[in-house]
Amino acid sequence: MQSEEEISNFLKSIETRCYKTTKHSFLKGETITTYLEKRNQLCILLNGEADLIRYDFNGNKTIIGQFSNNSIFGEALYPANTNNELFVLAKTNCEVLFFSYDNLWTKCRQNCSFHKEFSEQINKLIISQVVELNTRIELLTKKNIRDKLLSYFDILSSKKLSKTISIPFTFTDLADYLSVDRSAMTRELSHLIEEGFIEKKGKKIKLLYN
Amino acid sequence: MQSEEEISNFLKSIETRCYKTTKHSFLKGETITTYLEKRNQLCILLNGEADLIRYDFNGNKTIIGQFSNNSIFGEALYPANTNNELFVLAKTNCEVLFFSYDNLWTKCRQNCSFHKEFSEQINKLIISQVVELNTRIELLTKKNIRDKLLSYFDILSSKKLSKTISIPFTFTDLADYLSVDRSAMTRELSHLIEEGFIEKKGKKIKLLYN
DNA sequence: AAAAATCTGTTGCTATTGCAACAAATATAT
DNA sequence: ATATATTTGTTGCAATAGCAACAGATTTTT
Repeated sequence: MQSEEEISNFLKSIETRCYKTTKHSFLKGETITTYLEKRNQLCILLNGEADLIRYDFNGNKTIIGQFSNNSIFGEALYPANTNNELFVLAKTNCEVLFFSYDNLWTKCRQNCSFHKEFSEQINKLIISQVVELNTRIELLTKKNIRDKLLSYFDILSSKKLSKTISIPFTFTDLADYLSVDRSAMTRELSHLIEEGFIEKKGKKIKLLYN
Repeated sequence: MQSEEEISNFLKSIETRCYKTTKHSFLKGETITTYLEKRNQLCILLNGEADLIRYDFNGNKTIIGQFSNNSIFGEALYPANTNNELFVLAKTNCEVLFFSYDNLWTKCRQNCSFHKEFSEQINKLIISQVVELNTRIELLTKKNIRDKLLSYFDILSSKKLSKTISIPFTFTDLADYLSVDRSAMTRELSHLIEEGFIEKKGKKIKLLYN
């Protein structure tokens, strides 16, 4: 498997070819896409950060997905959903590659190597997306906030091979990611500190258990 | 896109080819695989039902995934995880196709059409797995049991295009799927009935709201 | 550099949920 | 057909988490 960076570079080099991809830039705060009647759309975030936002019937806003470099998203990867409106909002300035899900499976007329490689890269991205989603489900299925936090820390810790980790987003976003109330999460963090499980300085957290 | 059934038939027709897939049968209750040091393994459930089970450090058992026809699973789709043990257990008799993640990307020497088709089919399965996972995340991120249930019913209802739906597994399993306590979920179901939102007879549920 | 916006930590109150335990109903195995 | 295992419904109690509101810290914008 190639490195994250090689995939990045490959994707950024894509212009309009047999695949009919298009690149678009978005400013912070703009809507990248909505999940509504675009069943064939796939998108790759080339750089920047974006959130998948749900507004439910009560008007409550929830961040149900967070995208960063090389994240793949789009309505094609979502259940057809009647009752919620889903938006992808640019959290920072973003560059996004758009293409059609159908195009992935139609044979290239020229049978070009570009076509083949693009298709392989997309598949790898999709698989890493699956890993991401499974990671999140692991966390979401923990029964309480404490276990969600500790499991999350463990994942970061084993990725970094270190007991000192750094939360890659704000605590507000972390609460959304774990789908818990922010203040309840902060309370639980305080308890973990009191009880000697962790030390915390800003976004740096040191795990004191083994 | 081909029908579910065509994909099924294609997969069942696979013997040992350039891809080196192997087929295995399992009896109800047997362990299909463990997620431990098999980072390259991918599996497709050809028929039967299986659960992905997590035992955490406290020995608590949680069903974190439920697989049925054409579900794709395997450690390759999971985060490398130190603290939990994951098992896939056959809930009924099962037939499972095993192959290696690596093989998906290595070029076929014979450049055979079988190779190409297999690879495409796998990708489609993976994409439908992504849709499944996103569906579950939609549900898991709802803040309370009531919303989880109603959203779940809505999804079934819009799939079936009917206000009368049938829960495809036991209520015990549904509670696991939504990651809530079973008795608390039953209580909430009773409230929904009392308040006139739904009618319920066994696994048949009729939605009384619009 | 000042102003505005966002994020963080805290706390009281309350609703929701999990847990435990049990009986009745179903489903499965012998 | 009978025995065994599993699923379902119910309830009291306790723990947990959500909500609301606010002040201080930090970051971003102008």
